[in-house]
Amino acid sequence: MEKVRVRFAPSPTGPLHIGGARSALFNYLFARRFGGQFIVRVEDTDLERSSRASEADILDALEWLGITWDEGVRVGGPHAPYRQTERLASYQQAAAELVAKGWAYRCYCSEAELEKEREACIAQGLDPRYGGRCRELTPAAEAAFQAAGRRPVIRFKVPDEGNVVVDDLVRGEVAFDCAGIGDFVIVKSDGIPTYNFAVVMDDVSMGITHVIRGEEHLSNTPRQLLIYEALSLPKPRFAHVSLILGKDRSKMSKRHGATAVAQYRSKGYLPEALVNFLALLGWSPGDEEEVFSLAQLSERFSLDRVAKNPAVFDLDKLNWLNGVYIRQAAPERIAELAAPFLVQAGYLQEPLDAGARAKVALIAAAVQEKIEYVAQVTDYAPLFFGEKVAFASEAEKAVLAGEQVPAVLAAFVRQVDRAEELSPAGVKSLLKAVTKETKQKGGRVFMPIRVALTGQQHGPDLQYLIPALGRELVFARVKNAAEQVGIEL
RNA sequence: GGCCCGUUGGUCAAGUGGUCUAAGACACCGCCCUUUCACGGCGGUUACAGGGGUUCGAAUCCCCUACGGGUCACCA
Repeated sequence: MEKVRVRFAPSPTGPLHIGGARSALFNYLFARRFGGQFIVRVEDTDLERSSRASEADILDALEWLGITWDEGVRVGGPHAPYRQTERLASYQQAAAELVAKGWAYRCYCSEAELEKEREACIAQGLDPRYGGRCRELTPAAEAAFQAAGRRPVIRFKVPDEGNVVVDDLVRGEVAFDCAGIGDFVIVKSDGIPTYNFAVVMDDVSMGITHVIRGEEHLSNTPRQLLIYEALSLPKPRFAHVSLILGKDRSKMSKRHGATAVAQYRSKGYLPEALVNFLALLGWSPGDEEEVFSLAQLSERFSLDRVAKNPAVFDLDKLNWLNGVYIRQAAPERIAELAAPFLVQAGYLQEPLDAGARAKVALIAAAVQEKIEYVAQVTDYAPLFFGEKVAFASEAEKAVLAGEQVPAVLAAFVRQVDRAEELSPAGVKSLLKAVTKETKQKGGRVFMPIRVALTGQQHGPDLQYLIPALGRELVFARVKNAAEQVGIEL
């Protein structure tokens, strides 16, 4: 079998979004699975909307996800350059050949004229399609247009009848009637090729064997197939993956929430969680496992398990999966990711000194079991900063009204004062000592301490909470809480 | 509107003519575990879009309808 070569070919008109990331992922996984090559090419022929900033965002997002490529922008390769605007010369010859063979022709219609034609079609209830007016221009007529300063586009001459069949790896054979396809532009009036043309030429010259892309391209495929045939070029296999939808089942867009990969990154999602989640959107392993690393996915991915139906993006499930990865992650990693959120929320100042770093590490340890994405650390931050205790409600004050509470708090303060260091393990035995000393059952000891420390009846384990607070804050909060409910210590 | 694709629980999905009184996961509910919450464990509610065929037998094959989506650019 010939060596698999696939590509992800984004147009740099915005950040990498969820759908694009999944397309890139599927290509990457397919290449890895079959020992092939994965190429990243930039389709920047839309000069108006393309930008280097978007290109950088897309490439950065791919790298962050761990989706690496063997050839392409940034890494180079034997088919460089990998930006279409840098490959312009290579399209000209093919376009000329198409014209010479009668497969394409110059069209001088202005935008206004085309618009008028379109409206006329719609008014008559016909398909709004180019009618082929310039198909048989005489040399004299062309000269006249040229003299008038009109710059032509080049259009592909679509046969009036016949079928084009797309043999799709996920959807099977899909037939399109040529009569339904108008003569489409392959080179714009400024000499830049359009997508449908450039994509064919590049896929051929880069030796692409499989084109795996979103379903929105399915109806473009017959146009591309026509070009392959006109030029007798070897065709790749096609696989069109269905779209990712928002909660209301329409195509995922901004009003559905975060659509850019970078947005998930900045909220503290882990790349391996996003990759895992995306892989499961439209593909399934077939068994009951569903937590997979990129490497594991690379061993299992195949196109025949890709679903035909579109999938709704379910944030709840992403959150759950991300939580799984956060719990598995090294605490230091979570601490490092958490620090910027605490700085941004004003709890800490850059640069972080050793004490601040240690505190962040303890906070991260305390919340790692609870959060679904790292930005949520700020939800818990008030628990760890400040001397004041704000009671969540009267119920919390009631907890401190228990008759055993003064003795418990006094014993607790004494134990903390006596402790050499407040490590999780140290705190655990210290709390045990309080229980012993006061002869109280667990809940009657731990809950008052928790409430005195945080004003709440739930939260992180005390063995993590107390070290993160540190001795000073522990004393201050206990004192503060005691005063508020009128307890003498 | 034309063409194309799709339709299993709220969501992701397994399922390719009998083993389907339809798997698993998320979410939800309940119970257990636990010094709280979370985690974890156990259990539960909820689905083959509708209608016609074909067949001894259909979630699985065919047709129609409905609904959803994509596409019809000098955007990709």
